[in-house]
Amino acid sequence: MNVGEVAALAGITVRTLHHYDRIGLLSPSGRTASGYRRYSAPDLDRLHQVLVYRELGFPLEEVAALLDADDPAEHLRRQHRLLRDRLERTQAMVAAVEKEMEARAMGISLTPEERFELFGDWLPEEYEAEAEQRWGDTEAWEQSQRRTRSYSKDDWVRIKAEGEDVERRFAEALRAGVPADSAAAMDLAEEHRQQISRNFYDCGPEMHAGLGRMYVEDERFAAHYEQIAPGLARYVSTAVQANAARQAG
Amino acid sequence: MNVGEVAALAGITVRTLHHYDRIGLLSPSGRTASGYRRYSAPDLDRLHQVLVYRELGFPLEEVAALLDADDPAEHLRRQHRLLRDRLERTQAMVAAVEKEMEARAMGISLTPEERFELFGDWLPEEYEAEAEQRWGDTEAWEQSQRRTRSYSKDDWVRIKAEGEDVERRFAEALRAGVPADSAAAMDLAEEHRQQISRNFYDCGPEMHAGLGRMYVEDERFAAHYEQIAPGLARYVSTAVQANAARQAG
DNA sequence: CTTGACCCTGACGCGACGTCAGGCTGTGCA
DNA sequence: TGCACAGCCTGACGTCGCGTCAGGGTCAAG
Repeated sequence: MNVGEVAALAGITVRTLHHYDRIGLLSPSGRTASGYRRYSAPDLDRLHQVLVYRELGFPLEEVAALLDADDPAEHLRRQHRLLRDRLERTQAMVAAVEKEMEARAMGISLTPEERFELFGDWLPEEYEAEAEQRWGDTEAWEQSQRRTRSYSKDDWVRIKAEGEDVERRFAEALRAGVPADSAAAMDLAEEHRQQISRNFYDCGPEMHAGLGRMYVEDERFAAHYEQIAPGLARYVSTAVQANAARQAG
Repeated sequence: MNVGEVAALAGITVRTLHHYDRIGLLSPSGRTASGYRRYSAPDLDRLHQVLVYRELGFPLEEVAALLDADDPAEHLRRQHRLLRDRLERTQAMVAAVEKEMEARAMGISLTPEERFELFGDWLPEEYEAEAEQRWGDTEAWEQSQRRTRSYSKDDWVRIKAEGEDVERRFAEALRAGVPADSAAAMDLAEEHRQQISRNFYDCGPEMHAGLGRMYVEDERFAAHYEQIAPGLARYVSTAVQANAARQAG
């Protein structure tokens, strides 16, 4: 195969193949009399490995070293491991974004530490308390609120009232002994979900279930509900997850 | 906060912050009398957005444009969408690596098209047939086999015999009417899994279940089993997945 | 035998920093 | 009070992984 064909097949540019040839990462196994690069099946094989490692963020020099040192089975194992790591990290980032969405929707402020948790390899706690004190105060938070909203004041009042209404009815149901997995509680949960979708972001049942889990696992969110009524965090969480299961089923 | 503190918190270098300041992507909201950069809470907020977009592969200039144009809710929605895309892609890559592992273990050759499927935005079929003809021949494959193995010839013979033994016993069980989700069939599946783990790569129950699904979904693997006995692909697939469920439960 | 698509080799440019160099600042402690 | 030493500053040059011409040969179709 010629450069152009290989490039099209692999979704890269001809220039990239030239580059890989120049730096000795992937030299085609043959040339025509007129100097055209000719790529063989093993060359494509190697290119494939290169692209996987590249996507995983390895510098090309290191890729060359790896490919020249280890056997194919080892590459597959390593790539598998690295990809699973990446999967985990991406899942964590998705979860973090969803948490942030929910925090905004509920008017809870996350600390910088919480936000940066995914980046940088975790810091000593010494720092934590100090920064919490410095940045966790309400002034910065209120300012941030003002800055971040595009809703008008009236919208905002209405949205808050809607949210508190559902929370109140959740609390009533809890007090009245209505089971959290009853149809009535699930209906409330569904209303909660649609409210979020309307006012903040598109929240499908699956994502809603994730939020439900967070309501008990994350102390900030738990505190928000516990403050309204003891046991409400778990109650809402159960109702939301039961509703999600109902939607799925 | 000073540069060093922010850098430590966010898991980046001081130089990176200098760079972001220089290009106007993130300028600290204040300076001390002596010229030290001082970062405020909103600055950290912006930095966080920058890092997420950066991780998602956006050029910094575009990040600046996005951050100056849209409101926070829009960023969260966009980031959520992009992260979910990335999740899907990573899952596809994991699946591809597992498929490749299994192909090697079973002695099946994947075409370059299959391997590059994840890269480059899918090609016209015109190409497909031609390349298949060029690269799908057994000569290149055998050569690749010789190149890629680090096992000795004797090892290789033994491993192949082991594999064929289990396949034969699967076929016998099928012929004898042993249900695919019976304990006996699951035991065979478990033996199969351990064989793969010993001889090729570490194959946990979850991964094994994935392979099981592939045995019927991918025509190449299906053909391998159907050639031994009709209905064997589905039979093995079911047994493998039942065994994985048993292990998990 | 020409036209147009494809290939070649330099060579320079660029984005996102890394890495000094040379000098000022802030603080713990002797 | 002085000073050692960590931390901050601003250039300025280097690096990696290509993108993007420029200038010129190649090849299949008509």
